[in-house]
Amino acid sequence: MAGSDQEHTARQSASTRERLLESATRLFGERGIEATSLRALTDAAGSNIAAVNYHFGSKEGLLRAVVDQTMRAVNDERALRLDELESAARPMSIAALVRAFVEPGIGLVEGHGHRGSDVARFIGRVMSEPDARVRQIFAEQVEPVEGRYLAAFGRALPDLDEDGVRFVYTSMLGLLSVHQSGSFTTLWAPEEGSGTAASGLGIVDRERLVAFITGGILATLTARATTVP
Amino acid sequence: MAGSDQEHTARQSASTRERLLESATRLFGERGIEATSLRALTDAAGSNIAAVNYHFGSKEGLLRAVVDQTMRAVNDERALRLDELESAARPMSIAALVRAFVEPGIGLVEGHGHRGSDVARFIGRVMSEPDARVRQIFAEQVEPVEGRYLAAFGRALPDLDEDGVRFVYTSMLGLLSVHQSGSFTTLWAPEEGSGTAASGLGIVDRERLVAFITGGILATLTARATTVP
DNA sequence: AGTCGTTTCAAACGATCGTTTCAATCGACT
DNA sequence: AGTCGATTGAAACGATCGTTTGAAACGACT
Repeated sequence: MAGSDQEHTARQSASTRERLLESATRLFGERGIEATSLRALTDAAGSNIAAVNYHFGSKEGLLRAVVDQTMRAVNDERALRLDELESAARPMSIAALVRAFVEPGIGLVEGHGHRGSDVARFIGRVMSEPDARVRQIFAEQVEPVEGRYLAAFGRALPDLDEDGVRFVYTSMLGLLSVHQSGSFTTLWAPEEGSGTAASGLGIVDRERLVAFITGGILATLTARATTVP
Repeated sequence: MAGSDQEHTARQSASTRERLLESATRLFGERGIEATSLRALTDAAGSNIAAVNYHFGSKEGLLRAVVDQTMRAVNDERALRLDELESAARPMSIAALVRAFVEPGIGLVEGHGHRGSDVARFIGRVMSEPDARVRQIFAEQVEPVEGRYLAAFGRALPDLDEDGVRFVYTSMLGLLSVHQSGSFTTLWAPEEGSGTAASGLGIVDRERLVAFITGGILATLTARATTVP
């Protein structure tokens, strides 16, 4: 195997706690949470297994800390953007609502510097995690803000029943998760091993994503009239 | 715990091999592949651990068999539908192309009877699996047909560059995966344990999904002109 | 009845997981 | 220098994983 002795890409200058958070964000996002062992994680951080228990209590505690660190800024900006929309001139535009929700998520890439794609991929991965406990940890963090957005979508889409609103909202979450985690990009770019894979979403994709979601929602309203070429 | 002694929901009349495939389809889809142990799987099938190795060689062999069994019909129908579209009057409608790809996936629910939702959830889960080997097993199965669809989308969207085509195709796959696996439905319906959770996608959702994807693709073409309310 | 190939079962194997323990090390303060 | 709390390190714990083994049970055929 072409393996180097020390794989810890986390910068040595940071504290052990910070290096553990960085490595956890990257490896949880790349390999999945359950598939990432604490040993591989602490090796990447240049640390020891016991450090996880000392700083975070357990693997779940570390996961909670990563979710908290990565989602706090997104949640706050989403709440702020919704505040602005709700205090502005009615009625609320679907496009503006989608943009207010999506852009803080995509904005992670720029917000965290070179770690941005790691953070985005981590969040995308957590959202599609099968394990119920993992998803509940995530849900506890985002539920207040997401509940507000779900209600806002319901008000902005009065012609849609409750199932319809949940459908478009789920679709938005799913598209965000897929493009953030870069899950399917490996299908046509099977370059494995290279640590810098998937440099994150660019400006072009951000505009494309907002346009796709908005167009999809609007098309859902008119339902069966989508047989246009 | 309110656990019954025998949990094997797989019908006892079927052969061991078939019961293993049924339980694997259900549990892999519900809990994820790596999170499903062979012991939990064989318990649900009312069988023994060694039976997996006897009939399928290994856990990966069982996974390959499940992927093959569940995807064969979908692949064949997708290829057939694309044949029909390509031999019909040009140009190819985006809506028709989306429908030809999506409906065989959704059609799994009806195709497999009461196991339909299990099959759909399994496929949706495999598509979003972090493990590279799992995704490659899936990719090997669907690559020929998906390659044809990717090329067809490129021809049907001549104004979109290669990245744009991959973007909309990835979006379609992601939406299909999310709605098939029912990943996010547990966010607003945290009813756990009940085995019959998520009864699958209905007709309404199928039409909504086709409309959403088609509308999203068309909106991506016009790009920045999506500031309509 | 007896034989053979197929299938199932209980038990054990080595590996790896998350967690715990306890001594060694470090930095600040008297 | 010496003391104490904070942090790190190496080693071991029990549990669980996928896999393997060898014998028992089964059905079909002579």
